[in-house]
Amino acid sequence: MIEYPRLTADLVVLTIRDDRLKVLLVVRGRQPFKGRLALPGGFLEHGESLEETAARELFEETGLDADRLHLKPTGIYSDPERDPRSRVITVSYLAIAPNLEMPSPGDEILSTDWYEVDDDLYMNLAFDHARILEDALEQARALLEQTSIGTTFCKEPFTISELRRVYEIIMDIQWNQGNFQNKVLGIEGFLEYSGEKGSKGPGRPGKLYRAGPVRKLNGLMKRPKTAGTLVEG
Amino acid sequence: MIEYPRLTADLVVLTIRDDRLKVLLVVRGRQPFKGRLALPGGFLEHGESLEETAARELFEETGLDADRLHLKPTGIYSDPERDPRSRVITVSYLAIAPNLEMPSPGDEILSTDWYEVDDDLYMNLAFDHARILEDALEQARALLEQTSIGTTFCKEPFTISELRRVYEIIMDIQWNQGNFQNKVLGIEGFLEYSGEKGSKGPGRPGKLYRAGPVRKLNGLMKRPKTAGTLVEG
DNA sequence: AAAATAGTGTCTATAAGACACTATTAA
DNA sequence: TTAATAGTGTCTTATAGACACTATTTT
Repeated sequence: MIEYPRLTADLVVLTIRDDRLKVLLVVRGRQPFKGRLALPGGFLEHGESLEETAARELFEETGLDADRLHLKPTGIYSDPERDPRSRVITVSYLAIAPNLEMPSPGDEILSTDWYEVDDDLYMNLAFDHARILEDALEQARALLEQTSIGTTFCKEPFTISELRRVYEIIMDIQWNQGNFQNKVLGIEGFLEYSGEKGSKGPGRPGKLYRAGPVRKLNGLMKRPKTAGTLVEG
Repeated sequence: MIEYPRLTADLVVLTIRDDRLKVLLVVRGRQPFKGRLALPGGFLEHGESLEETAARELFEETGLDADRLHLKPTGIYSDPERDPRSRVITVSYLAIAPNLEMPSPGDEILSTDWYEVDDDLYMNLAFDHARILEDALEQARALLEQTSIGTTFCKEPFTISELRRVYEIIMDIQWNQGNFQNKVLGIEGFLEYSGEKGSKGPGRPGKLYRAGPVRKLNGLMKRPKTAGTLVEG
């Protein structure tokens, strides 16, 4: 009798809330790892592609609609010992969202929320989800420099300062305001002016932009070599 | 009765032979797609990780030893219809090799060889292997600019001109000889001088180098913006 | 000697980054 | 009117790339 491995899809959904990079997690309501934090995800069902599995599980476990997100496969984890029950192979998907509503827990889930990514969090994740999260974050940081993925953290339309804040938080550095502005406006097709202005605080309101058609940034938006550390707050 | 998908690992093994980018393929000896070209690969067996599957299948089908290669997972293909027999999900691995010996076909394989990558080849591949190959090639080209993967195409020790030829063939452009030399020698930890010189043709023999410890090139080695087209031959 | 490739350096155009100054809003 | 942020431009420095010249080998 051959032991067929079962397949799951897990999601690393990132967003920025309260000026911090956060990841969507659930508290498991079932064994194994009952009561522990985990990435949302679950088993492949008949006739589904794995991306469909990911979208379905996201909705079932957290109530979030994957149609608004772009799912990008980031890794596969096939260590025979990674699940204590039986052989389970998982595929991880990365998704990035603007600051969304609070998720609501589905069946078999005790709670779900956005969690700040820090060392403490890594210690508390079920299965090998710390490893999966770490790999996905590394990819997200690489994509930030190479693609226009940064704009997907912002609710459209957004100001250049909101976009700059995204880069500052994820790269953990401080960008020069004027240079950042010149830089992104100099990349043709990166941003599209919406024709409006907007303000979410004191000071002169900035022009509001949408993401342009360009996806590959070809290494523009790399972190400045002489980057200062991010000033907290 | 739930239909469990079965899992395979497929390999995209690239090399440069006869001044051309080539990929390792097999001619299938079994249905489906008997007599057709395909990527080497096969089913996961009990207790294996998928990377172990890839290494084992590579050896069984082509006689090549994966210990000398670095396998990098590049994609997952889970379309329910991708295999005409039954549900099969495959994970693709990219490996890059210096010009190796000829492979020798294993059981269930009619023949195996290195094939030049061109449009004609894509038309003749079994399953969705054209898509898998295409994705892997795109990744390999990206890795060439961002990492030191280019050196793995060269048998150590190698001259800078041999390395330049790799970049020229894969990027399909011509590099200025002097500038390329200055550039790679200027990247600390990229190349290590072996202390020797070598010649494989007329002209002054070049110094022989090995790959240095640096893996991430952080966007150095990008194609020159003003690149001329590669002169054939 | 001629042909071929390796190695080195210089010059120029471009881009990255520091920084200052002006503009426009809220308080 | 002051504080805060947006927008623009200038200057400096670093880097990319063109190109030329020297060096070392085979034929």
